[in-house]
Amino acid sequence: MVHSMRPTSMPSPAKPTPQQLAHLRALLVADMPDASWDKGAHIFSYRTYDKNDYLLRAGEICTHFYLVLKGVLRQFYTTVAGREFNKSFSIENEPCGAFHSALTKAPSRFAIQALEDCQLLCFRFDDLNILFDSDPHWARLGRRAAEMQTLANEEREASFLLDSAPTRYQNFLQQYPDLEDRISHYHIASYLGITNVALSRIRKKLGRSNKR
Amino acid sequence: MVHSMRPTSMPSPAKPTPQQLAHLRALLVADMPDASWDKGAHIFSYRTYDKNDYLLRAGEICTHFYLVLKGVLRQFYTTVAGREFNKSFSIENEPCGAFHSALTKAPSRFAIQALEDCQLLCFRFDDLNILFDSDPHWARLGRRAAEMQTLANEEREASFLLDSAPTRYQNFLQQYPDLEDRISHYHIASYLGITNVALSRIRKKLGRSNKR
DNA sequence: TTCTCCCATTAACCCAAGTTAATGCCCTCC
DNA sequence: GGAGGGCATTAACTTGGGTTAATGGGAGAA
Repeated sequence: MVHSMRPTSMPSPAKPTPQQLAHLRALLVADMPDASWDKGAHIFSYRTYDKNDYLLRAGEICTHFYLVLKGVLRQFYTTVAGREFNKSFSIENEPCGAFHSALTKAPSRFAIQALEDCQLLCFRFDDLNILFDSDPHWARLGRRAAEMQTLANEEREASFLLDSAPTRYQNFLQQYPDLEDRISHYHIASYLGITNVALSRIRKKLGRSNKR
Repeated sequence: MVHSMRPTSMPSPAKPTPQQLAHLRALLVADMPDASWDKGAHIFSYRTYDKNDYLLRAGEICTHFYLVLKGVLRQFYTTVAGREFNKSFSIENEPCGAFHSALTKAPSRFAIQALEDCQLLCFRFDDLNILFDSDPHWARLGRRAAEMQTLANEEREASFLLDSAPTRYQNFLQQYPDLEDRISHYHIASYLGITNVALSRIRKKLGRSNKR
């Protein structure tokens, strides 16, 4: 859990390959004109992080956003008592960052950590904002991203209100079909808002035990 | 709970008074130039709703947004089993609407209902979008509103993950100091994700019973 | 006034999940 | 091969909240 106090950022900034950029573009928007795309493509860099590395610690202000090319990350809160609660995961082709912290320049309430060795596309949030202000195609992309974020937050909020722990677990399995085999189960339990013991009991009832 | 099948919208659209508009402007932005403000002021209308009226039913597409001048509203989900879960409340000077539904033109998963007789400022979401596209001051206001929405969602999500039911209740009391005396307690319980019985037990432990 | 409805409280019982702790598997590193 | 650490499982016990139902107070209507 501790893994020493490595600095939050540092390893391996590099120019992304053309393949990586093409992948990014296909992901983001099918319909962006070349002229608009070229305006923005230069702000992305390529980075790697080792398993257990921190991309952001709680209390820091988030300045960079990421797109996951390979690997898994978690965003998590830590209570005063030292318990950790996973807010969300980011897997391949998903964005990752402390949205609210970046927008308001306020300290982030949660940390971001790699759960596997990761390959990421990285960009400064300020650069992105400049892009948003300078080109309506990028502005539309930004708004769409914010909408997706809002939708995801509402889904999760509703899920806590409406669904039982076993249901939330099954929703998780649907949303991230292969993640259960890639990360420790206590991270999943923490995401569901229950203990690893409770998760184990639920898995037993659902006949999913001993799959490891 | 039923109160007959009154149409979702209808009563009392009217021009807002100058006082109402001045109030709105002071609330929204201190620093908007007159020219920008004048561009938008005409899209607001004034409406009233009676207690228990619906502003929006689950499954409908949200086309209007509101600002509460007087009264209380709730936004709530209904499960297949018929149980209701309050997603949020809107009191004086707070906005109200199904953000995601309006943005994506998708049916709303939750309904909106007046819990007291209400006075509202009302505007069509499309008109607002035109305003956002036509003036950077209004665009900034729109983005700020979206940020507030995201922040509120994250707060609530974190609260379900991190806090116990008694803590969530106390957070509620802090956030809405007088609401406990204005609405039925089972609405509060539903907002906290517990039953009215559990809320009553919590209130007893905290010494807040028999205050009614 | 009295009746009635609404709703908060309380009790009794049940179940799901938390807590603590023991067990044992698997993996990695000597 | 052996040792140790990390982690999922399981058990035993506790606790908090759900469920059902009874009670009673307050407010409005007849």
